[in-house]
Amino acid sequence: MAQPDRLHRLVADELGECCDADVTARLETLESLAADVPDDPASDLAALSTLGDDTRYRLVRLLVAAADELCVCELSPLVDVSDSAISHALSDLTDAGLVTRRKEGTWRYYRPTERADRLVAALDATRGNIDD
Amino acid sequence: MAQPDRLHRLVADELGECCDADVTARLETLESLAADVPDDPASDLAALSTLGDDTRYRLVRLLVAAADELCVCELSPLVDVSDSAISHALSDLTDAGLVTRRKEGTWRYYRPTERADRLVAALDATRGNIDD
DNA sequence: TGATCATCTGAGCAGGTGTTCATATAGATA
DNA sequence: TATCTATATGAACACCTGCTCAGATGATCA
Repeated sequence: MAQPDRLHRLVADELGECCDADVTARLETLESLAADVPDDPASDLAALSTLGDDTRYRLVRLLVAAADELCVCELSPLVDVSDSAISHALSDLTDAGLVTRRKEGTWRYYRPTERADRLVAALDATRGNIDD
Repeated sequence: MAQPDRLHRLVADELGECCDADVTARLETLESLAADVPDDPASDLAALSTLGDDTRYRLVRLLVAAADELCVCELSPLVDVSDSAISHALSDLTDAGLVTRRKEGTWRYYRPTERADRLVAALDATRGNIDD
């Protein structure tokens, strides 16, 4: 296990004294943190970055506010991009697991998933905090 | 208030019959949804898109897992990018309101904010759902 | 004071992203 | 079948983003 000099100095600073064993122990503690990070963060990253776009965020918020499914033609007057862009956005949101789709004739109804609901709720619960 | 033909047809489909007043009413309902979308989504978008990057997501997960503040030199061995990239990432996270910084001599300790905690919790609570 | 250290910042570049336009698909209707 | 209509898809383009490298900053210590 490599022992970066910098970490050695940090441990020395914090403990007053420091031997190699202390640094090794600290490194092991740190590496156990890495084990807590999900093995496959891809779906989390997709959810976050997909929702982190203006158009897609607005679509999801509208669906959450509706507390019901909405059709593309109902969303269209509420966002300022082409229908094509809306379709792309809803498709991306579906792939990211943030909305689900139901077909009814030629209409397509979209509804937010629990994941979308919870992310929006997390944001609402912490909006405007000065810090922490 | 413009009345898109498409919306008229949707309402007609759903209600069986439909007059202009029905379409106007539906449009008003839809526009009231828009009022529920936060006026200034910028901070939400910043939080989501900032966290939706591999490096920054990993840093935040490590900080959340630590349940304590960590120093740059402790994070460094746990991510595969240069110290400069880590510094950029932590700076972006700070700007996005996802971590806070404390100075101690030349060391900088970082800690996740409640917003970061809640977003991570929302993801953890909904990981692996097949749908909705 | 000058050297060293931890961290930050800015420039520059490769690769990724969101939009529109044109077109495809597929259900409904005549 | 021919033709709408609602939505989806692909290409192309302008714009944005994350990385590394080089150098700056500011604290600590000889």
